[in-house]
Amino acid sequence: MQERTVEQKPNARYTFLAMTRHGQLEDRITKAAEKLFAQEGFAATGMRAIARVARVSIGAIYHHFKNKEEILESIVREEIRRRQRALDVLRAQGLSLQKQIQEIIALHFDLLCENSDVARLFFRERFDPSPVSKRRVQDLYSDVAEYIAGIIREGLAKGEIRSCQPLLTAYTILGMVEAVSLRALGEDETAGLFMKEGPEELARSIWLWLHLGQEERKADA
Amino acid sequence: MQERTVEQKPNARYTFLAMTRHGQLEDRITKAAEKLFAQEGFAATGMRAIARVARVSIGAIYHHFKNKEEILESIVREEIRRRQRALDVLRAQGLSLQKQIQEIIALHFDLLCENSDVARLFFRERFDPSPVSKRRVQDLYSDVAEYIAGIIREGLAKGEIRSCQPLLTAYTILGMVEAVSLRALGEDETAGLFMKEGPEELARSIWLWLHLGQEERKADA
Amino acid sequence: MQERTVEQKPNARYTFLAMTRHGQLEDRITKAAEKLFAQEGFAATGMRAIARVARVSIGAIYHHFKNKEEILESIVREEIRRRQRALDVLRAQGLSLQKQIQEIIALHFDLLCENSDVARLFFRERFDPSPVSKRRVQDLYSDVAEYIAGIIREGLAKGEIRSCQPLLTAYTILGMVEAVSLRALGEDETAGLFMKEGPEELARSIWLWLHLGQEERKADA
Amino acid sequence: MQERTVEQKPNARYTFLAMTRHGQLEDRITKAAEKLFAQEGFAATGMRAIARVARVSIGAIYHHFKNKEEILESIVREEIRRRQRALDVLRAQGLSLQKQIQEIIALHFDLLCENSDVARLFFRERFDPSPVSKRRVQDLYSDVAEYIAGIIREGLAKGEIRSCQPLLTAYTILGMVEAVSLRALGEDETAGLFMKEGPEELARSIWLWLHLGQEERKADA
DNA sequence: AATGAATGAGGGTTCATTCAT
DNA sequence: AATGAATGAACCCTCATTCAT
Repeated sequence: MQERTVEQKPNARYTFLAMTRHGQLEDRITKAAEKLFAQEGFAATGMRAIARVARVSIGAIYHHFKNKEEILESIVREEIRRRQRALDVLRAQGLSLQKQIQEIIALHFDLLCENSDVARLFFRERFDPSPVSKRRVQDLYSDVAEYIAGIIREGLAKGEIRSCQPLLTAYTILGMVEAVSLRALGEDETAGLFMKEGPEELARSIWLWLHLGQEERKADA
Repeated sequence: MQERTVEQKPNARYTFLAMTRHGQLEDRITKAAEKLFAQEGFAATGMRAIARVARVSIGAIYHHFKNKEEILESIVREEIRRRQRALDVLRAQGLSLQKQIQEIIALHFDLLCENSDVARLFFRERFDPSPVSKRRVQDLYSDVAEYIAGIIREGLAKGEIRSCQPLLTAYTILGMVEAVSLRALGEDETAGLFMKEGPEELARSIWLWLHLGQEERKADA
Repeated sequence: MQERTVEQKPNARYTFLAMTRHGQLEDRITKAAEKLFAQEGFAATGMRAIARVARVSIGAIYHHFKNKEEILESIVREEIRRRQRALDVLRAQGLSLQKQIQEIIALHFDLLCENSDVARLFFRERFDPSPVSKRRVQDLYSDVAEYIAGIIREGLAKGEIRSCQPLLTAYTILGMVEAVSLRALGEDETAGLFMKEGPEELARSIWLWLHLGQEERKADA
Repeated sequence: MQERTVEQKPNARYTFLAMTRHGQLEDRITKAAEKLFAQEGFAATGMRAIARVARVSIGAIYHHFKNKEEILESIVREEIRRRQRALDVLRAQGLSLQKQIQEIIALHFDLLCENSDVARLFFRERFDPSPVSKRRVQDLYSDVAEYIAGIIREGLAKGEIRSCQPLLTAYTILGMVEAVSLRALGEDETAGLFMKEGPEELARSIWLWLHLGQEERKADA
């Protein structure tokens, strides 16, 4: 299950381990909440709405979750676990720096496609004031940023990457990926284009950016 | 604050035209709402809270605004007007492509510093479901993206910019800027660093990226 | 209003100062709550029921009271004020010990007749676990007991009352009065009898008890 | 604890016959409910709380009792049976009137000490609205009152007791005993004093009261 | 223009109770 | 006999909004 082959197919390569939740009812509730939280927002989503969408009684929800916040927390916890695991797998593969960047982007788009509700939820949770999950999501974000910064530092040491502020650059890269993928979540023509060409174009131009700057620097010197 | 000179100072150059609102009371309400919407979210902010923060009676709010949504709409409308105006000013200046990119980034950071409440509100509104303003904010975002894409297209035509998908690249640039500025809104050391060095570093490396890629391409060919 | 004449009429002599509450709506709510708390108990009384009985919207209740407990607290506070005031009046009159005992009993029955709901509520609050008012009511009860104990001590000093433990005897007297008045709250024949003859019979026999024991003691010696 | 001798010791003489309930589990439930009903009140006690305290599943409770009310009813029924039995024993002993009064008081205090939860529950049930048990408890109370009234009537016939309204006087006596024992349930110094000296002091002074009044009456005539 | 009392629908949550296992 | 997941009515309370003043 862990071993993965880096093939040509651009998407759907990081969708392993869907992590079945503990009960089917619990799963229905979580799925419904994901959808509604993503669509309407946490505060604007009512328990009754979750119950209706999940085709479950309100009481049943409270049988499985302490309160509304715990549903969100559960969703976030699970998704973060999945993402961290995917990152760990990626880290363990010993790919080249360029390949790693490429894979991080691919991973991002895969997760987006696989469960766009949670992906949108994560976009929002970074700015939302939900006391529970905001921190967790931001921490995950920091983690990914640190991972990328690490790659950049390694590239700097190896002379593969132009001089830059690693962490700031890492956030910059994350921003690029998110902006494109967020736009790709839309439903118009542009969104489709971004979803199809985004990963490759991003990978190419980001590496260009990191790598080529260095060439020029050399030339400058 | 009103008088402005386009000098070297990287920030605080696009803060002209704070646009006095119609009444003092109306202004108090709007400011309170900005703060609360940014902090707590639209759905989680109550009219009572707005009234309390604005030191105004609930009745007074309804005297000036039809309902809660209209307050948000008013805030968004006003802010969009300001931003569009700033863009128009920028467009009209006939700057070089590199300078235009640089100025767009500076504008973004200026707006952030001047009124971080509204800036945060805008971050969120792009994902939030408030039926009224979401569209408007997304349209503004598209506008800015199109503007940047226009610059890129011009650069492609002039041979100043390497080959790329203009709109996708525009979104990429917007994403970079947002990611860094969003991180700069934090309150730790890194945030301070990003706020100080972000605009310049971004402008420099984005231009490097757009421009130098082309050099290499030439070399490739 | 304060000056009172101790006439023959057995009841309704301590009903002065009904203490109009601040608003008529507030009053309706309080009256309804008194009735329901007395009939059904605090925990078993719903806000909807109070609203229905008071012919008031639920929102209106919360406009005047922070929560259900505050309604109870308000009722208890007001009633305790009335009772303390009545006690003060009684204390200030400089009556003979026998007369004071008699008047305390009369007062008790008057309050019972005037607003039996609150009276029943008070019976219950002494044992109920409502955190708010239980203490207050018990304190009032202690106050009355202390007052009676004071009378007894004075009687002991003057040699008008037989030797006894003053505070224990005071509680005993209170218990006698309450037991009879509680029974008088029923709706059968016995209740009517108790209501009519209770005050006098109690006053007579209590005094007999306090006073005559002393005679015998003398005889014993 | 089971073996009992009618000795001098003022307390703990009526604690025979704890009446083992039908099942161990049923017993645990009942004990838990007694405690919680006494502490929190019937309405405020949830089935979950009972199940938790009794270390029993909710289902198990419903296996043994039809519903929450039936638990209360069972507790009340059992306790009333015990008290009635104790009264029967007392009645059957052919004691002197004075001794009977003394024993009734002792019985009251014994029951209080043995199971103060149920005792407090009984205090409350007289005012509480639980449709089932309120009536039963009041009936028991009436029974005891009637028993005492019977003693008084007998005393009147024998000329041992002064002229009085028998039933009203019986309630008066019950009230005295309850007031003192209720106060003895507290946890302060006074409570300890009342618990220790209450029964004797009450028995002595009540008899004094009933008996000596008569002497004086004779003197009056 | 400005107030804040009043409304009642709807918020999250707990409840006693049922029932398949 | 015993479990605890599931139900949905009802709980207390807050909400955006109205309207008489």
